[in-house]
Amino acid sequence: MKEQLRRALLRALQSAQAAGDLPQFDHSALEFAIETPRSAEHGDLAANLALQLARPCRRKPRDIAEILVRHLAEAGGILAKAEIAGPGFINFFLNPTAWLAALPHIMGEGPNFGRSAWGAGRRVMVEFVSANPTGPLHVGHGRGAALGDALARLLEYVGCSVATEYYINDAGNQMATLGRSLLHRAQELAGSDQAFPDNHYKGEYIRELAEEYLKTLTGPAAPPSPGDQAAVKAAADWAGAKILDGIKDDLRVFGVEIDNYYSEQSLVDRGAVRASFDDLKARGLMYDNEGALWFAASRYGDEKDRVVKRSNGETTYFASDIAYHREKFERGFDQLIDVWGADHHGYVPRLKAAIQALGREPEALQVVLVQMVSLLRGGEPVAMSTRAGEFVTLREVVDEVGRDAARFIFLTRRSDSPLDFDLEVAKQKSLDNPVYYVQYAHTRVMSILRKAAEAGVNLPDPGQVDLSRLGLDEEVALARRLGEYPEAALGAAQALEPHRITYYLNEVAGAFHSYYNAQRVLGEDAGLTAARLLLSQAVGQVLRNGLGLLGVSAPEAM
RNA sequence: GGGCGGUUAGCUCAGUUGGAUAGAGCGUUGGCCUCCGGAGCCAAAGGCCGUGAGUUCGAAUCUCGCACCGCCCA
Repeated sequence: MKEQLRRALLRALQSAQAAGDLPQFDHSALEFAIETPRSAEHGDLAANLALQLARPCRRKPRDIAEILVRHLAEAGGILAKAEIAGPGFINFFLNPTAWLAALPHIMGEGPNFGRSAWGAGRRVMVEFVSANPTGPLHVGHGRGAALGDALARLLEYVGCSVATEYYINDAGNQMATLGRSLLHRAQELAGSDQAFPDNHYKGEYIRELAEEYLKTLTGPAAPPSPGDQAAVKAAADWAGAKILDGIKDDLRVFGVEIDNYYSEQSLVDRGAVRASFDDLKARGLMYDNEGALWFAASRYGDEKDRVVKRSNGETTYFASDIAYHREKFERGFDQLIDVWGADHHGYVPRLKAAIQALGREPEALQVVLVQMVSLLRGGEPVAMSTRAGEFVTLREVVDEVGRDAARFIFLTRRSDSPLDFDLEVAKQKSLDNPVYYVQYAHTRVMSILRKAAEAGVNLPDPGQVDLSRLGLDEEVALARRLGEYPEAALGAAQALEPHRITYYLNEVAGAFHSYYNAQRVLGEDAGLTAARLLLSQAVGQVLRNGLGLLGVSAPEAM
């Protein structure tokens, strides 16, 4: 719709110039907007073209607008009238059928309505969660998981080729700490009264794992000492694998399927870290200082250079990250998206520096930061302390409130805004709970369709419906809103902001609830019933498609 | 001390990439079931968009200063 008007306006501009009404100028850089005005008095759509032309034409915006409107040809019969208003806006009033035409189109496209080819040819990697396998996922990870998964779905929807990945930090110190924590607990269980070290993992899950681990051990000296390096390694490997299995299971229950789990250790073993060092050395971006190896990150906008290999020979996490992201590019991805906790934001400049050092544009890596989740119950904070190992796991939350509610609520805010997650609200079956509001609208549609079937009313053939029967303002407005869905999906994908879909769906649901309360769909008049059934079906279709983007179900009945 | 994010209705938050009279939910007040699911709807009240300047036809939106809040780094 907007595109049609845009083309019509550009033709009018050319025609005005050809007729000498407006001066010639280079309008290759011309940018103007066609938008929906806030107030209905200002028409269905409005263009600011004349305002933009004021400078190059050196004429008053209103005069230009008048000339443009005079040269405006009929744009395919959709235009009822065009007016000039305010400082020089051109307001377009469209024939209602222009909006209603969206309805048969939506039903024709079905599940594909809203898809686009914007991202065709782009290979995108979305990396998310990537929690260390030292404990179960907590609520904060859940938010990252919901976001990353929705982003992947969105990007695929708009034509990108998308892969998802979970990076496992299994090569560093935390794994050794995990191994020692496990062995300490194992020794306690075997009767030792040695104090548990303060900086180790204290969670109850470690104790449970230790119990299980003891059963796997055979031999006279079990359980081994936390001072035994080989034993620590073995314990860490065992516990890490166990915990990772648990994480995968948590994600599966949450409805998140990740294409690939990528091990940091495998990266090291394969020599990828060394290869990335060689690459950077060849570019003259590495140097030795005080026994350590440094990457010259400050040359690419980071505030200082960074150590990649310590004087004791250990490579840093950053070194692994450089190698990992380098590999992502080598595997053919040209757009990398990382979902991180906001507490890591200080890390962004150095990784972007690394990307550039490897010869990529800084924009080839986009980092989406996710703010904290505060868990509440009935308005009261739920105590959580990662340090003491006491936190509410994602699994517990999903078990209590359900997958749909958890996912939807995680996506009701922009990701860089902190989120209050109230367990009681998430369980409520009312308007307080946004997911029910949207799902309930879908259920109502389904209920109407069931009712129609019971009454022996056949669903209409979308192409045969007389759209002019939908004469109410609210019907046109609803159809119009539905027609905006592809634009909403594309905008959300481009901005990497799935919460826009949440808001959009809320608006559609609200418009439908309102309509439903005021008008009857099923009635005596067969033509009117058919038209309203089509409208209802289209609402259902759009709600299904949109909820699908969020990974939330669209139930037939609740 | 440097950096990042934030500041919009009593509360929680949107604001379509700079458009015309700033929106939604909760809460408050008052209405709506003979009716396709009331898990819903309608209406009212509620605002110096933190603050001071700048950019321009036009700023909640972009730039700079300042004030608070949160986080990261030293």
